[in-house]
Amino acid sequence: MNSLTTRQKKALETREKLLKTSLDLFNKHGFEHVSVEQITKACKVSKGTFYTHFPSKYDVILEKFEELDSFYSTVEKNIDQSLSASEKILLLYKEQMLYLTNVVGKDLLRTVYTAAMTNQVEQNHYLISPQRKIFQIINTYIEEGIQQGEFVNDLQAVQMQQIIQRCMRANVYDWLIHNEEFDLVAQMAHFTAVVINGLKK
Amino acid sequence: MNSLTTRQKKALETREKLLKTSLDLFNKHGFEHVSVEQITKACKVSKGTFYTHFPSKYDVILEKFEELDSFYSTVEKNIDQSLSASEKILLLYKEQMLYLTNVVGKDLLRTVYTAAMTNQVEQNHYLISPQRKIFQIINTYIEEGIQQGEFVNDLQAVQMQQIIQRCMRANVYDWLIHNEEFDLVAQMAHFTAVVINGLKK
DNA sequence: CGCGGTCATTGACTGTGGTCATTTAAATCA
DNA sequence: TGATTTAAATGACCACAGTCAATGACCGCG
Repeated sequence: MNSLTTRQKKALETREKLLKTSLDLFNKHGFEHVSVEQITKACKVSKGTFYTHFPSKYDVILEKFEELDSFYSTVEKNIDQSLSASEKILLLYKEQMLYLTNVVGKDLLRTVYTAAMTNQVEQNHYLISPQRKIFQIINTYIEEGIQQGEFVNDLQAVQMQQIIQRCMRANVYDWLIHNEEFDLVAQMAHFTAVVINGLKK
Repeated sequence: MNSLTTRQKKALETREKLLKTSLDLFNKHGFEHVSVEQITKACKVSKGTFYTHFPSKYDVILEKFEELDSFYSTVEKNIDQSLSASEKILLLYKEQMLYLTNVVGKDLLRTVYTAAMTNQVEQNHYLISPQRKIFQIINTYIEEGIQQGEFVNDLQAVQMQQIIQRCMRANVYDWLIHNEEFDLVAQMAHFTAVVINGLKK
């Protein structure tokens, strides 16, 4: 059953404590205003320990984002299968934007969007990783739409997927650089509708 | 004529030297690999001096971007006025992407795109400033297109402008987070064509 | 001319992310 | 059980962006 040694269990405990404390503090004071030392002091470990568990301060946040996937799975199940591909995409994006706005928040997202640009080569990062559940869902919708003749057929599915995904980042990024007075849910719906319209026959 | 005092002239000289040296060093070693101390040492001034002339290391770069405007003006003049609004927009963006790829480069752009997210409130920053020449040009094209019935008319010009501008950032951002194998000029043309198509009657 | 005020300049200092040689103690082996 | 290996934990340390009180050269006014 539990094949972990005492040492590994201890280490995992430390890791979990660091993770939880980090996210709590980020939530309370904002990512930029929390130092790694604050985190480690709150956990009563040394600074170096933080870095044996996480490659950088940013990476802690990625952990948080993985839980998004379970959220997307739930959303997908609640989408009426009889809708057209376009409608499904719009609905999924709408739910995602609501989640980003209300649960995740600008602060954490900003961090991820920044890290994606600066965190060197590091293979394919979260933001464009094909492993992300949301992309897998979007991709099936697109293939569905192509098969049913909903979209133009002079484009490969892959290219269409790229465009639809880029669409998402476009709106999130613009949300992040606008100070307030930017309704992510509305802008996303609006923009995506135009793009999908441009992809239709 | 020259209403500057000796002191002001000296200061301006220092500023220019810092600016030129910074950009040279950024070009040679990359923004992240040049420290402010390196710059000031090369200019034989103290570190503090740098900060009397520039609010931050990032801001030096914005200076460089202002010269983009003169470039856009030139491009605009060379665009055949008889083309449709869509064609003009595509052409302008194409020229811009060529310039960004070949002259400006990922390094400086990355910095601007990062700063736009992190540099606090600071009113409206460069990336979305309506003062930017390119936006002014794009906006006239869009108004033209609307008047000539090229685009749908259920949208305000302002909203259309937002969409077309967001389109640009979308592609640049995606270029920045993809490691190579991303042709900015091609992707931009492709994506923008879809969006414009979606805006047409 | 000289004097009070201005402002470019200085560099020591702070805060922070991240590193690494060393320590500590659990795991494994003989 | 004792000796050896392994890996988690430590904290002094580094590099670097940015700050600020102090300095003194220059300005312009009387």
